[in-house]
Amino acid sequence: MRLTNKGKYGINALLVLASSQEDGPLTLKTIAGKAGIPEHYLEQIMGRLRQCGLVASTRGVQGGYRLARESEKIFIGEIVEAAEDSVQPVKCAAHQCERSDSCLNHDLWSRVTESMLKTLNGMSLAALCRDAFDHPCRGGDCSYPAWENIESGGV
Amino acid sequence: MRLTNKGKYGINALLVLASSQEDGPLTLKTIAGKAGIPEHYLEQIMGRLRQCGLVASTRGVQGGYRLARESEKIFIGEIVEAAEDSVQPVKCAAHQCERSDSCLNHDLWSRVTESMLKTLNGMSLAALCRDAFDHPCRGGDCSYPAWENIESGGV
DNA sequence: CTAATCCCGACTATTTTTGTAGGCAATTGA
DNA sequence: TCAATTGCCTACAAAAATAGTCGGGATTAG
Repeated sequence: MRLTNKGKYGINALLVLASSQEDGPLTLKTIAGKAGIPEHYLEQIMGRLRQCGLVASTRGVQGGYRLARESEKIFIGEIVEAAEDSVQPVKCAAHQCERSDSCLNHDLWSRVTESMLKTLNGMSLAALCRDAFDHPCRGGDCSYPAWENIESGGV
Repeated sequence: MRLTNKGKYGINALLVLASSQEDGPLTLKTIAGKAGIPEHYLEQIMGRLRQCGLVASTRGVQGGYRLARESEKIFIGEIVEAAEDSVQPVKCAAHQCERSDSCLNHDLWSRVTESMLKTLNGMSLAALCRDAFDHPCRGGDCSYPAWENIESGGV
């Protein structure tokens, strides 16, 4: 029941993007460098984020990634769901339950998933980004990147 | 962000216990058999549940496990927390955050943990047990045991 | 004393997560 | 058109976490 690096890296990468929206697309290398993420690993994660419509990319010279929407309209739950395979603690094979619509257990875990997502989607990338600039937290398991490497930019 | 077998097994084992409270303690073997859990693995899990005060055990001939409290007063979140190491998706090293009390990220994940626990602790073992008897769900990843092996008993 | 039973620690196997490598595809600009 | 840059994709390898096994010790009823 823990957030893996994929999720943390996803959030951190998007924080980097959110903090420099105006400078045109950022390359994988730049993002990885600023957030302290292994470049090729981040690549895989960016692929997921792209497929989920959170970032857009352009290839070739001067290409890179940018947010697909304003950071005000991207929510943390979306990022986590995109980067991790899912947020659901239990994947109940609903079709195998004869009456999953009235199964308390099924119901319980659905509610758990919902409540997690509701909390996570209650915060926008923009809000987290603003706070991150005030608060260069880098100890422990916090998912804030090493903000000293990130220049301040638009939010 | 998923519930592991430890958690599922913990719940299922306690469901078995809850369903036969009056028959005296049940042996590991019995519980494992009824819930379809490898005996020695369950032993480890029961150890955790015991240390967290959810079950009590007696050794020797005619020993076994029983619930430490009525099943009405045992909640699913407690079981999951005891069986898994924790429910927290992120273990932020709060002491390393210079101002973790006003760190949005820290805050966000605390709220996630809280909301999960609130949901999980909103259901008692007794309630789940009653439903489980009505609903022998056994497909997929549902954490209900194979109820056909469990004789009906008190709840 | 002996059999049943829980307790405990060490070990192994399996799965998941994390990370690496390398080649292909697209774009830009000379 | 060609070369450099950059994202895209698949396969592989390493590390960590989870799942499960084993064997011996401690406790208790009869």
